[in-house]
Amino acid sequence: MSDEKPKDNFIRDIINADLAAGKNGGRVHTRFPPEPNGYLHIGHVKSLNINFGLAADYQGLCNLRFDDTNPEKEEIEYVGSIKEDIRWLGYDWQDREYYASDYYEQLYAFAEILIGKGAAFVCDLSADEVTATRGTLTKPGQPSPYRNRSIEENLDLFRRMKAGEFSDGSKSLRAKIDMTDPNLLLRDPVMYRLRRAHHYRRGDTWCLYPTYDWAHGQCDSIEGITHSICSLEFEVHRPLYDWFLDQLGIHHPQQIEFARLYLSHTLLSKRKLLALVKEKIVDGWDDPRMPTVSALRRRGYTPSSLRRFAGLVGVAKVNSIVDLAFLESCVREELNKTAPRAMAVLRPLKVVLTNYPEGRTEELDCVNNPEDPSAGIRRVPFSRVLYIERDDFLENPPKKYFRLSPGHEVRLRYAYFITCTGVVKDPGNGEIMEVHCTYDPATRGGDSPDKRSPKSTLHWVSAEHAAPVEVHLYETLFTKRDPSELEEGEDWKANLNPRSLEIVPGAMAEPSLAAARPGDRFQFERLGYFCVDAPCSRPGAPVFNRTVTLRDSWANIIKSGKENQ
RNA sequence: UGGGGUGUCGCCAAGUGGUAAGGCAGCGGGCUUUGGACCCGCCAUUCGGGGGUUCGAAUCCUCCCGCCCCAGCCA
Repeated sequence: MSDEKPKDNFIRDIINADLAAGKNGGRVHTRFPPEPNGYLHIGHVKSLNINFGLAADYQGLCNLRFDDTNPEKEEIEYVGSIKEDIRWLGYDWQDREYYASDYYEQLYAFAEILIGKGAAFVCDLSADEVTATRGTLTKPGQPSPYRNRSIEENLDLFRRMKAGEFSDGSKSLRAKIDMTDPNLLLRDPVMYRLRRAHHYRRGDTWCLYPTYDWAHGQCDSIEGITHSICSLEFEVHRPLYDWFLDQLGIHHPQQIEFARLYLSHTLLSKRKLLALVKEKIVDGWDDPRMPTVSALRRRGYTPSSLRRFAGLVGVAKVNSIVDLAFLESCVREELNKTAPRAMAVLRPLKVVLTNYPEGRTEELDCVNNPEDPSAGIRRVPFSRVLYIERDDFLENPPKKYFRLSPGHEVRLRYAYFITCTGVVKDPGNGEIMEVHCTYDPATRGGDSPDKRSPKSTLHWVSAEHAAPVEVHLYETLFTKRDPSELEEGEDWKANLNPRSLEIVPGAMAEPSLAAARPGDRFQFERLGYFCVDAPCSRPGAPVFNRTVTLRDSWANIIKSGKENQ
């Protein structure tokens, strides 16, 4: 499945203008800069798609750079998962895998240059004191009493900071900009903090670490990035990044900010997703209910459907929440064309064909994919006792119900027409135990010589041949479209959906499904798309995750209360 | 509140002074051995609101309103 041709957007407009003006010698070089402090999620796919997409469309390059400036939150596990997810999505950074932590020496040298220019100083204020003197949105800040130390003293102190002479938090390096600037980020921001923390890549060689604000722009510059694309919240940081670059007089990438993606009925905050994992509210970063790439993969989403989604949602500067339905329509569209069909009954109801010979079995031809003739045909066993979906039988149906009910005829897909002649109930609770039907031998394969055609076709499975399988059904993780919409006093977990996972234990599938392998995708006819779960399945005992349901117009009729009109 | 952004259909989103694309959702119909898929049709006289400029404005000016971001030694 090829991706759509790119739509124009405001970022492309800027790049086109830059190219027309001959900037950067006609080069386009972007980068994807994750912090290895969590797994990638669907929001990152949008960023990936923009950065790698731009590079591809303009014959440019896109680097992968881990922005690892905070040793306390970063782990090697996350580096691995991020690389795996990017590769799986189909983006290629070739050999350009970089780490901010590899630039620590260079950044340190840059800092000394700033100190040498009198543009940075060592400050002895504590973190709390810095906060207290920063001022507020409306009131200017107070200059640090250490602001006017000599260049020599600053240099000496800074080198001793690096050498480990001072305790954590006792000193910081700050840019000397303007404590009265209405943009708080320009009020002498901290560039380095003392922190004796083990870094997952640099070990214990450093005790002072650059802040993201100090590191990011220079890292982009070092890599020769032309267009540094980031999300909206960094818009107010841009003047700071520009200031650093101008002070240093080095290559100046252009930062462009876009609105990050939000998806309805879920959360895309790494902090909160981590909390769901840590508190075991979900089974891990790849729990199929999560919005992470690894979860979506496990759930059955394809790389191309995610890329297509990312391309289709567009790029703008307005914060917005995209409907989950849109993501779902992207997978459905692809899986409809590619997923082999199969029959599985989630909640079996026994059907006995009273006029079908006992002990007889026939193999019926079933089309593997009506959208793809090359997918061919398979044979599925049929016999006297079958299972159909409990939902497909109603003793007293509403007017618009076309499925099986007493006296009515339906078609069993690729099999026969059957007519319901009676039901057997549990004498105790009145529950329907089995349905009795007669079949019409003249309709073998599902066609009738007299051209009559039932209004409904049901999927089925031969009881004797059925493979018991486990099926996992998912609903949204949160009940509200915007889970952050909270009532007074509620915390962010208030809108968690208690029914987000339903394990269906007694499902019965056509025999071939017992051999399904992890990652295999199917359309269970009339139900939806399912993918064999990798962690939960065992050979011969597949567990099927429902990726997404089929569109269901009957459900709409029920929802709108029109089933009797 | 000071500063920085931003408001076009239920949800995304084109549009850059010439008379409101497209997708998703929804609704009607056709077709159908998946109430699926597919096909056809409908779905903003109006662009946050008020003034103004203009032959002509979502696009320009102006005032007002809403929403988002910034007071981490997080990113």
